[in-house]
Amino acid sequence: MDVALAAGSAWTDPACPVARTVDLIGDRWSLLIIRDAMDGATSFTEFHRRLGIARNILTDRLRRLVEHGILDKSADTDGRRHTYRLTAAGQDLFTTVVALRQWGERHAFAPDEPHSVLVDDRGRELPELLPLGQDGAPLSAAASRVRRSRPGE
Amino acid sequence: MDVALAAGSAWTDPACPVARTVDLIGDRWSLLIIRDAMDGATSFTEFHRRLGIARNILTDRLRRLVEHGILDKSADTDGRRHTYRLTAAGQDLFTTVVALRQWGERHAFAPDEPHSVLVDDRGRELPELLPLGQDGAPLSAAASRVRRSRPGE
DNA sequence: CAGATAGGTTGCAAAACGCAACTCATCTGA
DNA sequence: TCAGATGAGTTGCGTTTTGCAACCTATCTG
Repeated sequence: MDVALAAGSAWTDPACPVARTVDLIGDRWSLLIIRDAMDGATSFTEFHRRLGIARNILTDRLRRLVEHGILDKSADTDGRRHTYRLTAAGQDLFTTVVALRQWGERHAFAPDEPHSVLVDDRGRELPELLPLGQDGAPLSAAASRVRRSRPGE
Repeated sequence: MDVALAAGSAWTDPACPVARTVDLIGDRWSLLIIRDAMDGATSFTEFHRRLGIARNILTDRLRRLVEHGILDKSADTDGRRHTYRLTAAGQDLFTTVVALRQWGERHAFAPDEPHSVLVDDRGRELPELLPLGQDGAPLSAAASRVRRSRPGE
């Protein structure tokens, strides 16, 4: 991993972890590439087939994700295939993908509209992901606040 | 809320909740607007000041977020101010914002680099958000899979 | 009533995106 | 062995989206 952005660009909000994450994966395609990588996609062609993304854009996104330590690219023994795999940091985005998925299930579908479902290895749906406080009680945005970093902290 | 995209556009992947959520808020600014709304920002000027976003883009993003039922816009008694507030669906994005924040803290900062911290109303940091299985044990991407929706399901 | 403040809109240039066609290397079957 | 087929891109070009700066309009304040 390379805790930095491309040369010539700068963080939108350097002190905020939310903003840095958005700078790294907050575009139309990166999160969907990561979603498909978690679902077993490993090759350029497979990502292209699943996403219907323009090929030059896919090339660029895969390169960026590799640069930022989210995907790892390796040449197959095969000779013509390449294999993209999630790094540990990439796999750690699972929580984020689950959060996006659960919000979408709750708010982006009509009640009767079908959608894909994330299940564990025994086919059971996942419980709802919920931020908790130190005391174990659910925590809302209203009950939390951002403590800004001071220079020299 | 209006479970639909703007007229003329279509979902990137209609059956996937992750993709629908990304279609709604997966751009450079929407999530940061939501972050600041959770941190108390309510006016056009305040969002503009905090984010340094171009004014026409901010106008567009606020309009879209209102259209999609994430923000609510109301005229202040004051007469010149408008107030933007998170709807219930908007507040429900707290989990997603926390997931993005925690990933950023773990992977987008050098060990000694300072960053802002999300704390509860007593100033204590939040525990790590972690997807669990039905049995209560932590679940990884590798131990889960996507069950696709079949037409008519 | 002359600023200041809030919340925009408009025009124009730059960057990002999308499509289709082309390249190039390896593999596969006749 | 050589004519496709496959995988992984690259290139050109037109369309969209962004970003910046200037402008506009309504309300409030001294």
